[in-house]
Amino acid sequence: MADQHPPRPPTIYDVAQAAGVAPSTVSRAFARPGRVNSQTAERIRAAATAIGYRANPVAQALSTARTRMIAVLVSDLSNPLYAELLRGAQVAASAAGYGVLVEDTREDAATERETAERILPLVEGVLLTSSRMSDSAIRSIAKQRPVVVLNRGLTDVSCVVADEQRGARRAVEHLGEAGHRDLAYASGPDASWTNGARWRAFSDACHELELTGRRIGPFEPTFAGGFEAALALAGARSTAVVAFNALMAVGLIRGLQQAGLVVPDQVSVVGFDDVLIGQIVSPALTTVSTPMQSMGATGLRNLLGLVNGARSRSPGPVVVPARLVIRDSSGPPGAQGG
Amino acid sequence: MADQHPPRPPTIYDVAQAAGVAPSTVSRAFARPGRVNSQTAERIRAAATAIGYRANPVAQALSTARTRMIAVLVSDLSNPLYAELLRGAQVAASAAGYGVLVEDTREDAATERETAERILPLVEGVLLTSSRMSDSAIRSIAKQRPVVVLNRGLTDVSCVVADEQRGARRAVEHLGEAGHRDLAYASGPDASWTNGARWRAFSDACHELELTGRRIGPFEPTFAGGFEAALALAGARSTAVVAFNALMAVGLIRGLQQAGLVVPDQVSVVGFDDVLIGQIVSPALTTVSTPMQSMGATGLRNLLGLVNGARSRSPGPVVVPARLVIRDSSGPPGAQGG
DNA sequence: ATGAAAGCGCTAACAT
DNA sequence: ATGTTAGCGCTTTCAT
Repeated sequence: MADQHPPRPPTIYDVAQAAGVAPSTVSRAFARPGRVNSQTAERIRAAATAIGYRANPVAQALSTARTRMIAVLVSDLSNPLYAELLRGAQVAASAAGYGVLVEDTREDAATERETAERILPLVEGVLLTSSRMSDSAIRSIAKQRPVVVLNRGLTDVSCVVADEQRGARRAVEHLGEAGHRDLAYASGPDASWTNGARWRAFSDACHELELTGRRIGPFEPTFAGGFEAALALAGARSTAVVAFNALMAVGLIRGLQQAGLVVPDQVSVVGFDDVLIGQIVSPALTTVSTPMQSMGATGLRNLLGLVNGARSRSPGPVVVPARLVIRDSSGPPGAQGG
Repeated sequence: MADQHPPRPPTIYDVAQAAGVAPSTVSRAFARPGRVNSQTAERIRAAATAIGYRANPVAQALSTARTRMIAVLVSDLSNPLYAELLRGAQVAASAAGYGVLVEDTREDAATERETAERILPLVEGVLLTSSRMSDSAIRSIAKQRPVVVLNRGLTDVSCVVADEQRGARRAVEHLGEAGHRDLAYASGPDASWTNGARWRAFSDACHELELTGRRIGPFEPTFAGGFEAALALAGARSTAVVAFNALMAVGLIRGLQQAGLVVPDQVSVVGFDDVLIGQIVSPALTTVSTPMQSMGATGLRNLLGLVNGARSRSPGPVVVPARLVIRDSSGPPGAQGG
């Protein structure tokens, strides 16, 4: 025999009928378990499972004006760092009963903006993990829905950033203690907020510790960019270099090795971000580890806070800790160094 | 002055009033542009933009029973391979006007199943990118909503897999042409469908080309697992090894080097999956590249096909091509080899 | 071509 | 504690 008509999923009306109560009572039994007689509630639950009832989230959303969904915008999902952020955010959302709508904005500010506007009516809040939009574009989104921005400081909008300040400081201290006096910072893209923060923190730390801190670049934030930086470094007298990110740091190590230099004996290399490749490269990379997953999670929880009516807390960004992971690419400057 | 009451977003009723027509006409003007007088349509559009109207997707979904959302389940977002799949899927969905609801199922079959069931009422279809569920669990989901499974063959459910057959074949051919006669396959997890497919294809190719094809393992599908495989390989007489995935291949290279062997002069190494680390490691990894993004995109498009009433096409899985990328970790067996 | 009205499944006053 | 009754914003017959 063929099936009946496509079986429409059961509704509260079906449950109500089966349990001999009014639909609203069924609704209450699920939404406000306290406000219904426990006997009745039991009967309702039984009826519901018997006929396979499951609440229709769309109808709930329409009725309550709460979709229980958050949009997470990522500029490039194939970048493992952003994937980690997304993961942290997704898990945190799920724990709070929220769904995550991802959008890969392909590194393009216009795409990002359109995407945000398009998706806005469907979500209760927006998490921007690596926004390429202007500050004003972000503020304009934030006017329509709660927004939390990751990896970028910005007034009037809730932000979460890693403690670049302390991370860079620890890197410089580590290098200074090892005996380096002349450090270089291999810069990433000028447009990157993170790059600016890292360079400033690096520079400040060098001043305080009375070390020379020069800057080279900017370079592409890639392996190739790091490789290029290694060439640029040949001219400088620095015995240690801090790279904008791990990929560049790995490129630097390889570039230096190619030039016949030994890492860390002749040049020490420190990176930012703890990615797998830094652990596998030889020598293994000393790096400032910024906890991407917990940033994603923190950002999402703050966002849910805003969604649920919390006033945005501190005036400044929320800061998650960064720490230095010391491996084998850094050490005391050797005899041939400098 | 303070703002008025929280400004409720404009509805078709507001637009209708502003344009002097009935709400249903406004609805038509947007949904079925042909079925309304172009003059009127123009007036409606003008009014809509003037008051900033935007359709409420929740109401549309409730009314039409189409949410225009797809669930994508991933077992581990921090795995770059899955992140790539997700990216391909997301972009394809977006192009079709669909949203993607991601869920990281944390490598756990039970979590995955619960997640799927929970999210089912909200989506029109489900894309399983790396399912840990049993075949029967998958079929049970597929009974409720259209499902497409990636990276796994399975009857009665629409699947997309890479051409492991041809990929492994090319790898073996390449090694055979270079002069290797005794090859090893470093196996990944027994539970992995992909691992089985790769081993079978490897084994078949070896038979056809009259080469010895042994199997070692299973190992963890990680750098450490590959490293371990290098030790196991010491006992065998193979001069070339094909690893289950790129991470293992890189671990193998390192393990072999550690043991004083030169890659590829003494042992050739070939991997599967083209990830950044394979390009950076030295020697750069020869590998079978499976196009993750296009797999994600293909899977999603097929899923939308099913959603829109297409009968699932061929009986077998859809196959996307794989190709061999020859780099520096493979070559002719050297004098000391074997 | 357009309007009127019912209904999608649920929630939330308001009654009782 | 439970039932009655309006909506939420849109789509979709069915009239006109």
